[in-house]
Amino acid sequence: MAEATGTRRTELAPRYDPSGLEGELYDEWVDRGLFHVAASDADDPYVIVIPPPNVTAALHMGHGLNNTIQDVLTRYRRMQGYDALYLPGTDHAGIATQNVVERTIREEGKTRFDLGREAFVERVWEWVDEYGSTIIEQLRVIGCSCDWERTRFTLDEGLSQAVREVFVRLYERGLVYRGRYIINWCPRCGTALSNEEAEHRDHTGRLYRIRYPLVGEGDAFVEVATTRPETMLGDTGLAVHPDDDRYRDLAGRTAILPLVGRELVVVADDYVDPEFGSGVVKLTPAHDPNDFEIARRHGLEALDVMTDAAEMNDAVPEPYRGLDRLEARERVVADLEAGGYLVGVEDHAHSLGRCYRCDTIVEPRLSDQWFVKMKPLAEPALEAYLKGDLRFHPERYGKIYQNWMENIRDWVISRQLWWGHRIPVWYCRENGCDEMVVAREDPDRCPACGGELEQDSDVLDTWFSSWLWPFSTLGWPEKTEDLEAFYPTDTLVTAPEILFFWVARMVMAGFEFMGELPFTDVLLNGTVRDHQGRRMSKSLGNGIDPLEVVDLYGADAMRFTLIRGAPLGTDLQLNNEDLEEAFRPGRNFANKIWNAARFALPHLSDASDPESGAERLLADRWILSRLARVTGEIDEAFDTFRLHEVAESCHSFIWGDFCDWYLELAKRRLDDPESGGHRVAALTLGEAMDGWLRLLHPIMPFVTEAIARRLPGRGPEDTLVMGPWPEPAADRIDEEAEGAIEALRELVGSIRALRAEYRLDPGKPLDVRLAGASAGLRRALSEERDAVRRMASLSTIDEVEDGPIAVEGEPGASAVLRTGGEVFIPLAGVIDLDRERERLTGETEQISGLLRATRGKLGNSGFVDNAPEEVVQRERDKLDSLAEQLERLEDKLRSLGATAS
RNA sequence: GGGGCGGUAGCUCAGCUGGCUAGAGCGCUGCGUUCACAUCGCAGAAGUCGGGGGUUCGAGUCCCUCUCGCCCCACCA
Repeated sequence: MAEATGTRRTELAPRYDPSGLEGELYDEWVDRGLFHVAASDADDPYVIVIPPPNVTAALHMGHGLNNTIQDVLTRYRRMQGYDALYLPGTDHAGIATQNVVERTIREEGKTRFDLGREAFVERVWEWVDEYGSTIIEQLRVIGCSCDWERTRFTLDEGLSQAVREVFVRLYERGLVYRGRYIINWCPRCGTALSNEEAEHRDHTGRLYRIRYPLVGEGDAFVEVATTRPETMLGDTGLAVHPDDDRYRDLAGRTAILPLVGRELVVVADDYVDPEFGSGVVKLTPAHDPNDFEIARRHGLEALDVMTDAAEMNDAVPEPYRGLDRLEARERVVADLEAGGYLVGVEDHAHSLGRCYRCDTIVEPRLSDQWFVKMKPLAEPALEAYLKGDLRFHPERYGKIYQNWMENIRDWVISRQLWWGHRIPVWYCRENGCDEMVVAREDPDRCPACGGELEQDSDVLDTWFSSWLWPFSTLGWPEKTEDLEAFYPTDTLVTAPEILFFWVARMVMAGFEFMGELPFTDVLLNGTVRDHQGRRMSKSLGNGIDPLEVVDLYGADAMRFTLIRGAPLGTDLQLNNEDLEEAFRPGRNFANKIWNAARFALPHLSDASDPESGAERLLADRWILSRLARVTGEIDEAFDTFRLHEVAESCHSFIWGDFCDWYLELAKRRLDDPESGGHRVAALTLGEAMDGWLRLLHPIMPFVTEAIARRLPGRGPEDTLVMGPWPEPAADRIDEEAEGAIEALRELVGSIRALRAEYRLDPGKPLDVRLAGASAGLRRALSEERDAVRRMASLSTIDEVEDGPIAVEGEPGASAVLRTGGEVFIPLAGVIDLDRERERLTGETEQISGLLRATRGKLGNSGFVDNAPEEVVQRERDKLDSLAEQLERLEDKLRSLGATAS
C-alpha cells in the first residue's frame, strides 16, 4: 500500500492477493474515523443497529450473512451522503453465558452454589472481560463499518438503567405483575422460560390407559388416558364433559388414585373432549396448564410433585421420592401393571417443548413468576403493520408477525439465574409486614415499617434488555443528543428465528417507551445451510468459519458470494466440504476486477477531455450508457432490498460488458498513444471504472478501494467510503450506441460460432463478407474494424453493398443476424455443403415458426386492440426482423441448391 | 388444529405490477497458452416452468384444484 502514487506504471501482481491489504485498509478507515458519526453532525441519519450477538458467540456464517447485509446497506447510504451509523454491541445472553461459565467451573470440580452468587457473577464478568469482545473483533475482519466508539453491551451501566426504568414504568402502569401460573420450566437450567424459549418438536410417545377405581362401588372403575403417568401422583381430580352421556351421573362421585390412595372428585367441564381417549381426564393442576385452568374453575387444589430438577418430591409416596421424572414414569407404569390398573399402552404422536438453550424437555410447572401483560403493548405494534408504517421484506413475514400479535400471550420475564439484570423489587423481611418495593433506585429500608429489605433473587429474561436495544444504546432514559439524532433507526436486518423473541418486542417497546416505531423496515435474511440443505450448527459440525474463508479468499470474496447467493427471502446453501467451490465466484470476481485494473491503470493518466480533440466513439457512448442504466437498476434494487440483484448487476456489467467488450474495443486506441482516440478512450475508461468501483464498493469494499486509490490524481487520502455514490445519468442513455454495439457483438459472436461449428483452426484468420448490415453496425464497424478483426480473428471484412453475398453455390458458411444482415465465410474445400444446408434448414424452420406465431399474434385483433402500444410495436419490429432473417435464409438455401422449406 | 412458504436446466436459484425467441452462477461437452486475467477466453448441450382445470388477445407469472416438500404457531390429556 505504500506505493508511490506518482509512479505511472504501477506494478500489480497478476493474481489478486487480499491478505494484508484488507486489514491495512480497514485499520486506516477506522483510524480516520470514517465509520464514526457524531450526533451533532447527523442532519440526515441512516441507522442500523446490529442484532447483538451473544457475548459467548464466535462469528459463524449466519452472522457473516446478516452482518454483511447490514454493512452493505450502511455503506450504500454512507456513500449517498447520509450520516450512516452502524451501531455494534453484544448481548449478555443470560442462560447461554451462565452455562458457559458453569462449565468452566465444573472443570474445577465446583458448582455455582459452591462459589455463591456474588463470586459466581464476578467469575462471569471475568470471562466476559476476557472473551466477550471476540465476536466484535471478528466483525472487523469481514469489513463491517461499525461505529466502534458506540459499542454497547446489554449489561452496561446505561442499558441496565434502561431496563430498570422499563420494569418500574410497566409495573406502575399495571403491565408488570407477579403471579402463580403454569410456566415452562427447564429442570437442567433451573429456570422458567417464556413460551418462545420452549421449542416444540414432534415426538412419538405413548398413551397409557389406566383404571381409577370408584369409591364404594365394588369393582367399578373409570378409565383415563395419559401420556405422562408419573404426573398422576399429583392428580387432585378427574373431569368429564357435562354432555357426555356415558358419564352423565359420574360427576360428583369419587375415585381412588391408584398407588396413592387419594380420593379424587369427578367434575364436569366443557374443556374435556369426549372423543379423546375414554373421555375422562385426570387432573394434575400443578403440571399441566389445562388441568390448572379446570382445577381453578372447580376449586380443586394443585399439588406440585416435583423438585426444581424435575425429581419427584416429598409429596409423593415414599418409593417414588427422588426419582427423576422419567425413572418415575417407568416405576409408576410397572406398579400400575402389577396392581392390575394398566389397561393398555399405545404409541402416540404429540409434540414436546424443549429448552432452546440445552434441549432438555421442559416441565410445565406451577410457580411464582413475574409477567408482562402483552395485549396493550401489542395493539399499536399490530396497527403499525396494518397501516403500512412497518414493512417486512420479504412481505410474507408481515402475516406471521400479525398472526403472533393477534394471539399474543403474557410474557414470563423472571429467570431463576444469577447472570443478568436483577429484578428491581424488594420484600420486607419483617414479620407480618408484607411490603413490596418496586424502585428505580435501591431502597435502604422498608418504607412501611423500617425493617430490612431483601431483593427478589431472580433476574430478568435476556430479551427484556434486548427489546430496548434501538433506544437503550442511544442513552435512553436520558434525553441524549444521540437519541434525538438517531432514533428511530431505519432498517433492521435479522434472522426470522428471532422475529418474535426480538423484532416484535422491539416494536412494542418502541411504541411504549419512545412513542414511535423503532424502525420502518425489517429485512429478514435466510438461513445458511450446508450442501445437503441442513442448517449449519455446532452440533452437526457442518459450519463454515468466516475467518477461515477470509483467510483463504478474502473478505470481499466472502461478502460477494454471500450477497449474490442469497436472494431476498431464500436460504443460502454453501458447500461446507469444499470451500473453494463455495467461494470461488467471489474470489474469481475480485481477481477479474484486479486484472481489469491492472490493464487499465497505466493508461488512465493519459485521459483528456474529448473536446480537446477526438470525439467519443460508439463504444465509449455505449459503455457510459450501460453504466447509467446499471446505476439506475442498482438504486432500484437497493430500495427494495434486493441485494443479490445489486451483486448480479455489478457482476454482469463489470465482467460481461466492461471487461469482455469495452476493454477489448478500447485496446486498439489505448495501444496507440499518438492518437487523439487514445486520450478519449482513456478518459472513458477512467469514467466507467470510477463508476463501477463505486457501485461495487458497498459489497466489495477492499478491492475497490485498493484500486480506486491508484487512479490518477488519487492517493491514500482519497476514499470511496464516503462516496459520492454515482448518479444514474439519464443524459448518457444512448439508444443509438447501444443498438450499434449490440449488433457488433452479435456479428462477432456469430462468426465465432461458425468457426466453432466447423471446427476451423482458431488461429487462422478468416475473410468474411457482410451484407445488409444496419446503419448502426456499419458505423460501429467503421470505428472498430480492427477490434472486430482481432476479436473474431479475421483478416478482412468485406461489406457487400449490392447484389448477393456469394455467388450461386459458392461453398461457405453463413449466419443471419437478428440485428439485421448476414455474414458469409467463404470456405472452399473446407465446408461440407450438405451439412451447411442442413444447419440452415434447421434455422429456417425455427425462424419461420416464430414468424408464424408473430404473424398470428398481430393478425389477432384481440391482441392488437388490447395490448399496450409498446408491446404491439415490439411485435411488429420482431416481425420485420424475422421476415428479413427468413428471406436471407431462404435465399441462402436456394443458392446452395436446396428447395426452401 | 391454525398460519405461512415453496416445486423453473444435473445442482443452487433469478424471472418484481401477466407481454422481447424463459435467464444466471456452478457443473457438463468441445476448442483455445504472444499482447490484463487459465482465479482466463470462445463456442455448445441441457428446461412438458410439479399435474389438471379456469380467467385472458396473451399465463412460469393471476384464480381454482390435486400432489409433493418445507417453516412457524398451538394447552387435546
